Amino acid sequence: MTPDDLAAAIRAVVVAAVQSGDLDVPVPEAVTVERPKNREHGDYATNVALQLAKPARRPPRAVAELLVARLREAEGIASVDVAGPGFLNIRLESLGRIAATVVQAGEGYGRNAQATGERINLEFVSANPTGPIHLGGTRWAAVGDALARVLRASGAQVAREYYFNDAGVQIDRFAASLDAAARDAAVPADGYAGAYISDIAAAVVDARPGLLDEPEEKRLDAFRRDGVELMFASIKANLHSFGVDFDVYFSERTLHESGEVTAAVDRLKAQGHTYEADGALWLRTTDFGDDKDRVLLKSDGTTTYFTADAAYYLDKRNRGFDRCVYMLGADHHGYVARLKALAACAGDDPERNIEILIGQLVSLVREGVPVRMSKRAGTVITLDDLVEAVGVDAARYSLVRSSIDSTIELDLDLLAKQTNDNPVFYVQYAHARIASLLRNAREFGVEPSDPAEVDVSLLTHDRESDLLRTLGDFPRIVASSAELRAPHRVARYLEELAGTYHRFYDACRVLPPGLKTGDEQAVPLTYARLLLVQATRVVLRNGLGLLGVAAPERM
RNA sequence: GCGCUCGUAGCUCAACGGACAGAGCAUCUGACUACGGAUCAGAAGGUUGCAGGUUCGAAUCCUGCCGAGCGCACCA
Repeated sequence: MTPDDLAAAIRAVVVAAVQSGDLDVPVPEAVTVERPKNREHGDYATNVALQLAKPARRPPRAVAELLVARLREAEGIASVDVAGPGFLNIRLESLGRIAATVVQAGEGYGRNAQATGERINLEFVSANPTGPIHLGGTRWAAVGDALARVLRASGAQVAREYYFNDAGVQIDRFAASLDAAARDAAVPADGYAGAYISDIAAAVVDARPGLLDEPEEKRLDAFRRDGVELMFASIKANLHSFGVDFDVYFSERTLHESGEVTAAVDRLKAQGHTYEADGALWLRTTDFGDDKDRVLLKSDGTTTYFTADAAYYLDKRNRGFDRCVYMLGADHHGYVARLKALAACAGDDPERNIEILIGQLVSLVREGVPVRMSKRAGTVITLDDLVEAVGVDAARYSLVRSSIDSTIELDLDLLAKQTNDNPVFYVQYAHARIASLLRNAREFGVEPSDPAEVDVSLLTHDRESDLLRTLGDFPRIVASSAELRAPHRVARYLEELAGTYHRFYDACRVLPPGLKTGDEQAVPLTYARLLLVQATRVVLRNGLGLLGVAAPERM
């Protein structure tokens, strides 16, 4: 019996109690089954009685007692006890079947129906093509990509989208900076500096001999066009080597060129959400919770970044997404209200159609002292810098294992020296150890057998039960991770699973010691444990896959 | 000044309103003629910033205060 089966069984018992008139409550849609931390509290526990107590207007323990007898009769359940304020602690007759279920499902184990049918546009990173991706953007790359994978595993259709601003003032500054670098002139005011600027400038000039003899306007034009292209190609390449590829790279410029920006303004105007003041056209976002209205058309008639945002949102919705998720850094939290207002102006439900995830920033520490990231001081850390220091796996993992609500402090010296303290290696080591064990088994002539024919009832050791229960948790971990937009839960789960496996491995010999010399033969327990080990490998691999981290055969 | 977010072990961080707040690192004590010791067993470490409130139950929800980060453009 798997946890899902158990939850269904418990719900059936509640339904029966309601139908027989013993319990006067609305039937709950779903029943939560949790795994108690304390093993004395059984294999699984449920708090339904506590939750039903209020609507039933009876003490929680009385409700619990009412359910116990029925539940004890359910198939596969060994015992049920009422504990504490009214928890039902449940022991199952055999957990072993979980191992077979996992191995049979293979790559599909962990898939669930939590977000079935949802069409989600997930926008993240979206850094402007005026420089390399910094630490902050790197965090969203790791988290956003993992979230996309987790949502897909939960049945959603997800488009990973990168919106880049290739029009406007900062692109002009970028072009001017390239031009200055190419002519060995000083960095212009509000310009960009750094080795990458000289590199790109040189590349543009190389491709266009004689460019520097052209008038300024022509030079800037070339730097604008070619420079952005080169910069963006470099960003894409960095992300790709980081294991992150977007389904859509959306250019702001195309919104202007296609007339969508104008159309969006007209639409908002026609809907009566706008007004004119001081020669500018304003959107009344305060009607929908924003703290001030926003300018759509400046008094000189040009648009703002926000105008493009309005058009962009409509474009996403026109492409058929029923939910637009934005991942923004905490320095952009001021956008939440105005973006929600945009959705409301479009006639959408700001609670359902648009979702804005605000993630805290990554800060740097060197020898315990905060380091202010500054271009001038040369302390800007890029995606590439981080990968170079610790590798893709450790970088992605350390960025994805924390809740986005937490600021992450990365100690550069620690990263450079003691990379082994990264929990990713603990998880990967468990996987490599399993791979090694399975290699040994094969070498000694023991092939894993058909899961359906293994006697899983032999898996009765405490460490085996712990491992089975943990394996059984995975689908619900993936589901809750998707529902809560919290991929770090997968990482934390994998750490727990790796620990549980290591403890199992320490306590339970899988291959008989004399197998190598031929003094001993594989017995039924050998095959049962091999199946358990295989199942663990499946979950470790699937879980690491959700995080975009490798599951190595050897380390 | 206003707003958003966050204060949890020495450090970095967990904990969909549930049982005794947990891991890793660091510290201390043990386990290697090894199915991979990048492991395991154990010890120590907490008034969950402070004070109230809500309820069967609060790190979690509400209010106030203290502290930190980040925002508050006809910039992007």
